[in-house]
Amino acid sequence: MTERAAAIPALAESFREHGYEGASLARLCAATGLGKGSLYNFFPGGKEEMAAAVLADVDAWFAGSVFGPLRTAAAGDPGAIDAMFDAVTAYFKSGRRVCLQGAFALGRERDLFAATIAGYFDRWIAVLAAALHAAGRDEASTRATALETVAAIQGAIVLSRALDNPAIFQQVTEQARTRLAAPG
Amino acid sequence: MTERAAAIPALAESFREHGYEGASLARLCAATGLGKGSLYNFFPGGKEEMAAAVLADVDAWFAGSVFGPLRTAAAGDPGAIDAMFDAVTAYFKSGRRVCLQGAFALGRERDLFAATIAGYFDRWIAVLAAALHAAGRDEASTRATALETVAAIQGAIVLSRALDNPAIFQQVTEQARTRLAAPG
DNA sequence: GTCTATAAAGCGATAGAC
DNA sequence: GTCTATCGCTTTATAGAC
Repeated sequence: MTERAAAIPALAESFREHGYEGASLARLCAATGLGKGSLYNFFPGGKEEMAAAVLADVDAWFAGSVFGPLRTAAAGDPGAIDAMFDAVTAYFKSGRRVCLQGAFALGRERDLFAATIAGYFDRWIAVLAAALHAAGRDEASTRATALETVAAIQGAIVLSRALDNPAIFQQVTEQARTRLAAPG
Repeated sequence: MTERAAAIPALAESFREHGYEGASLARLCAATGLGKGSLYNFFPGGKEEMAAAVLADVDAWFAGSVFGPLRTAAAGDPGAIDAMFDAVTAYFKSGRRVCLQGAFALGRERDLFAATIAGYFDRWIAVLAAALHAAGRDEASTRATALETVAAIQGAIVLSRALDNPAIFQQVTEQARTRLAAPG
């Protein structure tokens, strides 16, 4: 646990607020309180390595705080999916905070981090589908339903930011949530 | 109808492919086949005016080809909503093509074009809600359903690009489409 | 009206003092 | 290990030839 890890949250917020290209080294220095020399000492690969480290950190957080609980609780806890919605609502601050993997997917950065971005969503969809299956859904529709749910969350972020209204994130995700509770 | 209008489609594709910050003037020149002098002659406000013109062009296209038909056909045509899905699927090329307003909403560009971006989604949601109402939905749920549908389309673009799989756009939008056909 | 040349600023990245 | 100074390049924007 070096100081490198301590810089990552500030880097993450910078990438979220300004995007990959918009997060200049000057801004990354300002956000972390470090000089360029220190940043390059921690991340010899420069900006690309900083973004990769941030994506890996997000991945780890979701694995530990969202995917993991969803997987282990899937055996019989019907509240596990509700807990997932609560966790992502808090994480994305009701759409005020952007999903880095989602934002990168829409831009040129996608090509740089294609495997990481795809892996993040693949894992999310897979673990949610497994939880739905464990909750009694028929296996045929679980993946499609999981896909629809993750898409709804991503769309909710886009819409709530576009309309500058966090209530829209709440509204859209609430619909997705109740849809999962009542099997269709 | 000057030559200015002829440049806009090429500018639009550049902004879609590279994002606002990534679409450099060099790239915009290459895409349009015009020199910087010509571009600044058409768009004295520089890159920001080019992006604004592109957003206005997209707005006009949706007004004429999506919102308009949806509004006028709403009176009694049950296929109007299906036509909307077909139109946006073709326009976004099953998620291979990004929604400019959606992509801008996730980045810093949102602040530059906030009113335009919000207006685009506001109109889309309003006209879809009206069509749902005309198709027999109870008024209470139409706006929420329209919101959910537009979010699903935006999320479908994010997911299909993240997983590099246009079939996912089809799958997610197909679910949204059938959900609108069978009132819940 | 369209181009080339250029200005001024910012970029990512590196070197070297300390 | 952290900083400042700087390199080389690209950026947006402008000026001026044609």
